[in-house]
Amino acid sequence: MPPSPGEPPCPHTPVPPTPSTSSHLGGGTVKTSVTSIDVARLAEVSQSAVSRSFTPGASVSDDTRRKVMEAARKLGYRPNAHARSLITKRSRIIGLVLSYLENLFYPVALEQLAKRLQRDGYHVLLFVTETQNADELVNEILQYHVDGIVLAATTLSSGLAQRCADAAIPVVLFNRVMAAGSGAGSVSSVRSDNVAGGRALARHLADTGHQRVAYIAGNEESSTNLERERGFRDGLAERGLRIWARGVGNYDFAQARLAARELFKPAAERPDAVFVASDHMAFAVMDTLRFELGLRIPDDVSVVGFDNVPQADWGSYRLTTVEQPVQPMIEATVGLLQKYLRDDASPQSENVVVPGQLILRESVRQGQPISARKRKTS
Amino acid sequence: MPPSPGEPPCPHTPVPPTPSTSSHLGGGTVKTSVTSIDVARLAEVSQSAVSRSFTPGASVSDDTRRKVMEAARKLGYRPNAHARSLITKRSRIIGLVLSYLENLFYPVALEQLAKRLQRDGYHVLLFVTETQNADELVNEILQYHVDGIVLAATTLSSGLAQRCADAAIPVVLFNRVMAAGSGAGSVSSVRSDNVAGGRALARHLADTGHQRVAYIAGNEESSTNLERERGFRDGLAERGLRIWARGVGNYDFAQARLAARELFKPAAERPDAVFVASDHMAFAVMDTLRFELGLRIPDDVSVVGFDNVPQADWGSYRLTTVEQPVQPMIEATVGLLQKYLRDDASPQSENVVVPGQLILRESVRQGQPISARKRKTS
DNA sequence: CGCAACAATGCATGCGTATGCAAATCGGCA
DNA sequence: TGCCGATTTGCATACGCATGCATTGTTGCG
Repeated sequence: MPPSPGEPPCPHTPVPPTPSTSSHLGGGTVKTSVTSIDVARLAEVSQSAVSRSFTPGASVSDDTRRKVMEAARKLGYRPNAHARSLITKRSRIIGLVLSYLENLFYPVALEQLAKRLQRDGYHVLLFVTETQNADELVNEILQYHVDGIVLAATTLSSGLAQRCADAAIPVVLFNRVMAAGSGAGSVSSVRSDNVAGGRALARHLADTGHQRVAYIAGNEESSTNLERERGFRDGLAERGLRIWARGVGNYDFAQARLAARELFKPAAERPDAVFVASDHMAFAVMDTLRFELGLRIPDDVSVVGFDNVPQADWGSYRLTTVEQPVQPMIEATVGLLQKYLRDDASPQSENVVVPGQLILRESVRQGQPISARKRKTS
Repeated sequence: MPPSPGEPPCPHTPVPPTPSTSSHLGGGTVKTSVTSIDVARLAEVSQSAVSRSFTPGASVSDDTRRKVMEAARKLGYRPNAHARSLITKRSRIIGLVLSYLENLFYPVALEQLAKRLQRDGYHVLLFVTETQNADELVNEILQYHVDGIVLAATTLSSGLAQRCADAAIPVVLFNRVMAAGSGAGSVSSVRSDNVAGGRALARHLADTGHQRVAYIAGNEESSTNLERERGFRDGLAERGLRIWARGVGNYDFAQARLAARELFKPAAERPDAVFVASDHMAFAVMDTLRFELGLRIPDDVSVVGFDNVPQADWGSYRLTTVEQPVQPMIEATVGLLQKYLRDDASPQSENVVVPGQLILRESVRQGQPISARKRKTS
C-alpha cells in the first residue's frame, strides 16, 4: 500500500456511511463556500485530482474520480466559474444586447437562444439598452470577458459592434447587418431574407389586385427596414407599381398607430393595402383601421406584416406576413459563435441569410381585380 | 429618434491619439487583454495604485488617479470582473430564472428588471427552463456565484428555491410564493395582491348582473392561480354566487383555447362570463369565443383577465383585467436583494404584496340584468 | 527478471485583482 | 530645524482553480 507520507492533517473524521440524500449540511461549513481543497481533503487526494475529476478528458483513474465525486456531493461542491475562467480565459458567458422586448419576436428569440446555449454549457448575460451611451455599455460587457456577443438591438449604433470586435471578441449581429460604409466586413451577422420577403409581399399584393399600396416603415436607418423596403419597392416595380403612400412607425406601437391615422385620414383617397414593416406595428395599424376608422380588413384594406410572431396567427389578426424563422436563425447564430470560439482565429466576417416563407392568412383581399371595387378616378 | 445616425459622439474612445497601437509593431502583445499591471507600468505606479484608482473611496491621491486613468484610457483597460469577484466575493451578477416568454408579462418584467439592476451596476444572467431539472439548474447557477437569484418561473419546483437559499444566496420569488408547507419562511417573495384582484373581478362581474360565471385556471399548483381563484371564489360568495363552470388552461395559449371550447360548447347552457387566470390565456379565449363560436364580447359573454399586459389595451381586446404593477414589483424585488446584499445577515423571509388596480375596459357587459338578455333554447 | 512505455498523481505556479501592513512622503506646528 | 500625525504608496499575499512538469505506480514485453 502506498503510505502516502504527505500529510494526514485530518484524523480521518468519521464520515456518515448512510447513503442518504444528505440534504443537510454537515461539518458546519455553511458560510464560506466549499472549495476544491476542501473536497481534496475529504477525498484524501490532491487538489489537482479534484480539478481533473471535473475536467472531461483529464487524466484521472476511475477510482479517484469516484472518490472525488462522492466527497464533492457530500460537501455540495461546485467549481467556481470565475476562478476557472480566470485560468482558462473562457467564461462560457455570451453577452446579449437588446433594446425592446414588447415586440414578441425578441422574447421568443431570446428564449430560444438561451436554451440553445445552455445545452452547450453557455449562459446569457443580458444587457438592455435603449439609446444610451454605447461607450458605457461596451465597458460593462468587456468587464465580464464574455466569450461572445449577440447584438439584437435593432436601433443600436454600429460603432458598438465595431468596438467589441476590436476587443477581439466575436460579435454576431442578430436580425441586423452593418451598414456597408462603416466597417462592414469585420462583424458577422444572421438575418432572414428581408429583401426576398419584401418582394414576395409586394408581388402578393400586386397579384391580388391592389393598386394604392402604402408602406409603414420601421426605424428608417435599420438594415431590416432598408432591406424590406427595398425588396418591397422592387417587387412592386416588377408589377408596374410603386409605393403609393408612406409613413414611419419606427418599430414602435404608438408611432405606428399615428402613422396609420395619418395615412388613412378620411379626407383623402385611401390606400387599398398597406405593408407594415413589422407584425408588431401591424397589429397597431389593424386596430386603428378597424376601431378608429371603421375599416374592414381585408374588405376595405389589406394589411401585411413581417416577422410572423405568434400573435399573427391569433384569430383577431390572422395576419399575412413573412416569417423570420427563429429556430434556424438561432442555430446559425450559435453556429457562428462556436466556430469563432473553436478556431479562435481571425473571425472573417460572415453574413448568414436564412430564407423565410410567405405565410398566407386572411388579412389580404383575395382575387378580386381592382376594377370590381369601388373606384375613385382613373 | 436617435440623435445621431451611426456615429457615437463620445470624445473618449480607448483609441490613442497615435494611430494604430493595436495593429502592427508595438512592443506589446495584441491578443492578450490588458491588465492592471500594464496600466501600472505605463502610469509608472504600482499595481495597487491602479486597483485603488478604480475603487471608489480608496486612498489615492488625485494626481495618481489621474495618471492611472489616463494610462487606462490609452490602453483600453477594464478591470476583469472575474478576478475582482474572486477576491471580493461579489460577482455583481443576479441570476434570473424563467420559463415561458410568450406571455408578455415576463418579457416586460425582464426588461424592467435588467434596466433597474444595470443602474446599480448589476447584471442579469439568464436561465431558461421548462421541464425543471432542478438539480442541474442549481448547479449551473451556483457555479457563477451570483449575488442573488430571482425566480420568475411560475411552474418551478419550490425545491429549487429552497436549495439556493441553503447555499446562502438570497432568493426572491417573483410573482410567486412558496407553498405554506414546504419550507416557506425561508425564501422571500414579491407579488401583487392576487386575492384582492380575484375578489375585485368577482364583485365586478356580480355587480354587472352576471350569473353563470366560469373560471379558466392557470397552472393549478401555482400560487398565482390558487390565490386568484380563492379571491374570485370569495368575491362570488359575497354576492351569493359560485363558480358555475371551470376549466384549466395551465397558463398556456393552446390549452386555454381548448378549455374555452369545452366550456362553451354549443350543446350546453353557456356561461355568461368567464374569468381567465391570465390575460395571455384570455386572448386565446376571446378569439375562440368570437371566431370559432361566433359569440360577441361582451354582448353574449363577458371576459376578464389578470395581469394587464400591453395587449389588453389593444383595440381588438380591450380587456377588463387586474393590473400587476410591474414597476413597483421590480422595485420591491431589487429592494429586497439589495437589503440582503448589504446586511448579508440571515435573510429573514419577507413576502411583499403590491396592490394592483382593477382596470375597466369594454370586455364586460355593463348594467343589464341577466333577465333582459336573450336566452338560447335549451 | 529488467527495462521501457504509459497512466496516475502531486507539487508548484500563475491567472488578474483587492487589501492588510509597513514604508515613505508630506505638511504643519512648535 | 525637527518631529509627529495624516495621507499616500508599494509589497506581498490570497482568492479558487487549471495545468506543465516531475515523480511514482503499473503494466507489458522481450
